[in-house]
This record gives sequence, C-alpha cells and structure tokens, in this order.
Amino acid sequence: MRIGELSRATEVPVPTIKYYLREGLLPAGELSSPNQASYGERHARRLRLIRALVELAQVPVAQVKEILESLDSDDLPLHEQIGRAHRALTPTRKQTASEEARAAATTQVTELITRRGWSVEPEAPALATLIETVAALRTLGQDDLVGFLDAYADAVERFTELEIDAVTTNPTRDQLAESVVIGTILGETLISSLRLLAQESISAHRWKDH
Amino acid sequence: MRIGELSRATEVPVPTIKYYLREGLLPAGELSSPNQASYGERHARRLRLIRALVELAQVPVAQVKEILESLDSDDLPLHEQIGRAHRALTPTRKQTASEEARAAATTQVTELITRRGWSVEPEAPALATLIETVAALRTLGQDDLVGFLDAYADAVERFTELEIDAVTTNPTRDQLAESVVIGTILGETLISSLRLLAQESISAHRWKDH
DNA sequence: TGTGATGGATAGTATCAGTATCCATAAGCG
DNA sequence: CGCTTATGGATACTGATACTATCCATCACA
Repeated sequence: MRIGELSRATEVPVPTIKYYLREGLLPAGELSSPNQASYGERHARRLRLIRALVELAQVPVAQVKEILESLDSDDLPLHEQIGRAHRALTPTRKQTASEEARAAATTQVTELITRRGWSVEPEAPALATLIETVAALRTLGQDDLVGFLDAYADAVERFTELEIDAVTTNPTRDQLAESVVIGTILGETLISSLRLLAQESISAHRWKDH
Repeated sequence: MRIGELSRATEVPVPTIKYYLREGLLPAGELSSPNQASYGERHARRLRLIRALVELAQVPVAQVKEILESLDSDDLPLHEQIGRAHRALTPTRKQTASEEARAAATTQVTELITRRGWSVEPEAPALATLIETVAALRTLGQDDLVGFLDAYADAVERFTELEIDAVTTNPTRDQLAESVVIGTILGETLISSLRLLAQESISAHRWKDH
C-alpha cells in the first residue's frame, strides 16, 4: 500500500497521515526508494485505532502517542503496560480544591479503597482525580452524591470484572494488551453515552410535570 | 465583594474572572459607578462551578456557557433544561465508522433501547455517540466488549436511579437542576476514576505473572 | 493628594491538531 | 521517451481555545 491507498482505506486525509508519521504515532512505511514507502495492514489497523481514540474518545494526540508506546513495549509486564496507559489517560490536573476539602476527601477515598480491599498505588493518577472530584462535589454542596461513592464503586467493580474476563479470552499477549487499552478508553465513551441516555429516559418519566 | 476579593475567595486570577465575564459565563457585578462593581456569594458559587467544570471535568468554556444558560432558564421544563445540558455535553462528532458498520451498530443499539424500555428521542446526541462507539469497537475487533452492552446498561441504570433519587430530595427547582447538571458531569469524572482504580486493582491480581 | 485597585477594551501568547506548500524524485501510462 | 500524477520529507501556515498582558480613565481610601 502506498500512502494514498492507506488514506482511501481508512478515510484519513494524506496530510493527516503524514502528521501522525511526523509525530511518531504511526511507524514509517518500508522504504523501497528515498521517496517511496509501502504500508501494510498493520498500519491501517493502527491508524483506525488512532482515529477512534482521537475523534471518538477525544484523547489528545500526545497522549495517544504514549498509549501506543506502552502497547508496543511488550517487554514490559502486562500490568505495567496498563499502568502506563492509565497514566497517559489521566493528565495531572491543577489542584482545584482547598487544603481542608482535599484532606477530608482524601480520608474518605482512602477508607473507600480499604473497605473494598482494592490495591492501589498511592501515586495512581486516578486517585488524585477521584480525591479532587469528591472535594469539588462537597464544595459545590453536593454531599448527597458523595454518599453514593460505594454504590458507584459496586457498579464499577461489577462491570470491570466482566470486562477483564472478556478480555482475558484473547489468545496472545499483544492482543490482550490492545483489548485492555481499547476497552478502557472506548468503554468509557460507551458508559458515558449509556448514562446520558439512561438519565434522559428516567428524567423524562420522573419530571413530566415540572 | 470587589473583583479582587472574589479572586481571593475562589483562587481564580482576576484576569481569568474578567475573561469569564467577557465570555458571559459569569453575570456582571452590580455597578455602583462606571468603574466599580460588586459581586455577591452567587458569583463566588458560580465561579467555583465554572472552575470545577473547566478544570476537573475538562468541559470546554463554550459548552460551560451553554450549560449555565440552561441552568438559568428556569422558565423551561426541567426535562428540557437537562436535555440542553446534555446536548452541550455531547459535541456533534464527525462520523468515523463506515456505512455498514454504522448500520449494524444502529440496529443493535436500537434493540438495546427497546429491550430496556428506555424512551429516547432519536435525535439525542448521546445516541449518535453510542452508535459510533459500538461501530468503532466492532471495526477494531473488540466484539466481545460489545457483547457486554447489556451488562453496562444494567450497571448504568442502577446508579442513575440512585442519582436521580438523591437529587430529587433538593428543595427548590433551581437547586434540583443544578444538582442534576453537576451530578451528570462530575459524576462522570467520579465514575471514570473509580473505573481506572478498579481496573488497576483487578488487573494487578489477575496478571501478577505476565 | 497620591497610591493602588477597578472596569472595560484591545492585543498578545501558548498549545493543539491539523493543512498547505514546496521540492526533488519516482511510477504509471501512452 | 516524455508527461502527468503521486510520494516522502521538510517547513510554514492556519484556526480554535483559554487564557494573559497592557492600557487607561476613573475611583476608593489612607
């Protein structure tokens, strides 16, 4: 495949493909002469993955790069690969909450994690986000939602188990890692749109009269 | 409160507050003279909400504006207010999937919705996202994840009911609408960080040896 | 009376995700 | 063989977003 065919096969414009090549998201094609390269099915597959992450899941290009790098480093233990992808997905946010709000939230989240028996490294980026979110909800006067932390955790635990079961059926390690990453990211898009639909449907019934 | 005090109270820089004023995210203070305005607790509250949405939930400023406008239009029925906020949250995405992948996904999603008895308008933006996501998962060879659509929907339905119950305890309509919006948006941040933590924890146990 | 803050307007900046342009070369066609 | 079109690689440009910075004519307050 030359670049034009790759473009037609994936519906990604040629200049965009060139951009991804420049940025190192897509490995270079095999050069047959200084200005002639050929791309294979692997490239098409990778390109489709990039588009799904960038367009659908709105993952920034720089993060997509890190995620793909973690996928490509199959010398790492699987758990470490997943950890890297997670880190790429959770940008270090500015701390929004006040000192004391954060302290309270930290205690609450830590207790939640102990209660559930989760093993989480203290540096996990998602932990910081969770703490900031709980603190923000408190500050915004939404304490009742915070009261549902356990209910959320229940639900989340349940489908995470399912996901991991599903994904474990993958024959090779490579495919396994890729499935986990796709599942993590597109799964989120899936959940969030399902949630919006559920909300609309339930709220329509509940507040017909308001 | 003058702008400097508002800035100190919320830890938002003065130029940023001015920017939000310009963009119409924050209502102007009450002018006592041509260059002297005073802001109240309502402004501080609004500002904290803006920050939570922009920094924590990464909602683009333009969308935040629409969301706030829907909150402020309490002449609309509640369900319509929520619908507007939803629309602001789901940017119309480019269609990524191929014709036939989308057709298949549409059928599957429609069946899911019927099976669940959800009432969803066909123009709901989340619907389009859901369809594109299912199509993308298929294209990327993750059919097994698509098989879990019902399991996801179960979980999502369960906590959406809880949220709506919680939020319904709010005394006034204004507060109710605000709670729904905050719950929708920050709830998503909450769920996604819980999910990442659950994944790390489960994957650590499951793949110690990989 | 003068020092610092304020409202309002306008301009500038950094980052991001592409697009566009150029060029020397190569491939395919008649 | 010549001509058109495509290609790889480099560099430059663009439009959107979310602020920052600067200016200036007031204004409050010590």
